[in-house]
Amino acid sequence: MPRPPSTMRRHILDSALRLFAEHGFKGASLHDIAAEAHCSKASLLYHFASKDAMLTELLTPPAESLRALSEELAALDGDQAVEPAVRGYVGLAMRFHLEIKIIFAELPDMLGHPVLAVIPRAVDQLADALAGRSDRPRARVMAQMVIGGVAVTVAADVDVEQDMMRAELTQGALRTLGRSTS
Amino acid sequence: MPRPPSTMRRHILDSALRLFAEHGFKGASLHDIAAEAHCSKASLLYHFASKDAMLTELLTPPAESLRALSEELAALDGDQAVEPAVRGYVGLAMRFHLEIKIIFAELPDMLGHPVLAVIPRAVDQLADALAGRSDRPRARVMAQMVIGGVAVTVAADVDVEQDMMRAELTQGALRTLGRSTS
DNA sequence: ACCGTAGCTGACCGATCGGTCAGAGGTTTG
DNA sequence: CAAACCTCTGACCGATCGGTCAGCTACGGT
Repeated sequence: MPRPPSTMRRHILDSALRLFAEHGFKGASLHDIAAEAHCSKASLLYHFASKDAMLTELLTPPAESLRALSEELAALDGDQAVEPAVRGYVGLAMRFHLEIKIIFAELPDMLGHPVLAVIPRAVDQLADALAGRSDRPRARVMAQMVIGGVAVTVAADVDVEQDMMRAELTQGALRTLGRSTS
Repeated sequence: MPRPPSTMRRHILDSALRLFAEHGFKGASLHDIAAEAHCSKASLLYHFASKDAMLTELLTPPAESLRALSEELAALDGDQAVEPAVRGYVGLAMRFHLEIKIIFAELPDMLGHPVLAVIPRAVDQLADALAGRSDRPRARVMAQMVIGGVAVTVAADVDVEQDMMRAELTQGALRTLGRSTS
């Protein structure tokens, strides 16, 4: 019973995202994804060149968004960058929370993945903006703490409304960085 | 050339910890661990009943410490619990940063592991203490953010001295929670 | 000198992994 | 109608996984 042509591919990708987020990239096998998508394992590899190609397609949008954000932030200096950095990062994290879950589930290996090659540099720039262009250890630890705290909180399934979550994450991050939250 | 009796077991465990922290539990094979420990794969399974038994032995101390901390915190109420919770959690995180790296590398599956069965309840109590016994969404988000931020920062290899790191993590966490850092 | 046992190993096992391939079935095109 | 094509599948493949097992070596007790 073949489905209409274009839907299956998207359907497979959705199933893969759900399973990757729940069990990690290694933890979700092609067999599992095929079962979730109600198709054969061979069908997965008809629509995608490899398991890795699925991951690449899933992680490209968040990686590109992060790269774009870090580029915008690079144009601002010092104090002006902090709040946009916080708001931008919180927004990204919430939009791509499932993709973040994948990355956290496989962090060590994942950072070697080509599609995430932009991350170290982008995160460095983000941390630089969060630290208000300061290179003191304190600022760097704080930036790391904000990046980690936001990512983990968003990846966890905390039962809080989205707007509330966004507001609290933003204010919490600014407080962590020592900025008053007017 | 057999080594003196008791050293090999500890040597294997050290190798396993290093590789698990670097590549995750699934990502590090018995073959890899054997190579790192300069012994045969069969030798690993002479000293340990299974790969899982190695993980259990590695994660038991941090799991037990977390349980003990949450028990101490349960005896304190409201405001009195916040600072001990912060200091206790930061201390644990720094002491067991490699073990935390393992858990982060495999978070989804890991939480189903028997030896980590204590974590959900202990983390709930820790979050409760961090939130000053408040059940408002804001306090819960902040607690999650602190727990995540500290864990990620410690698991990352930030090039900062240990005492500096501890002080900054503690003050940062208190700021995130909205406490003044005198 | 003999034996029992602890430490360790190479060879091997079944299971599962990601991936390949020839071809079935349906739709579109000439 | 037939040829070309897209979608999808069952059967199969080599590699790698965690784990087993018979047996080798060295040493301590008697």
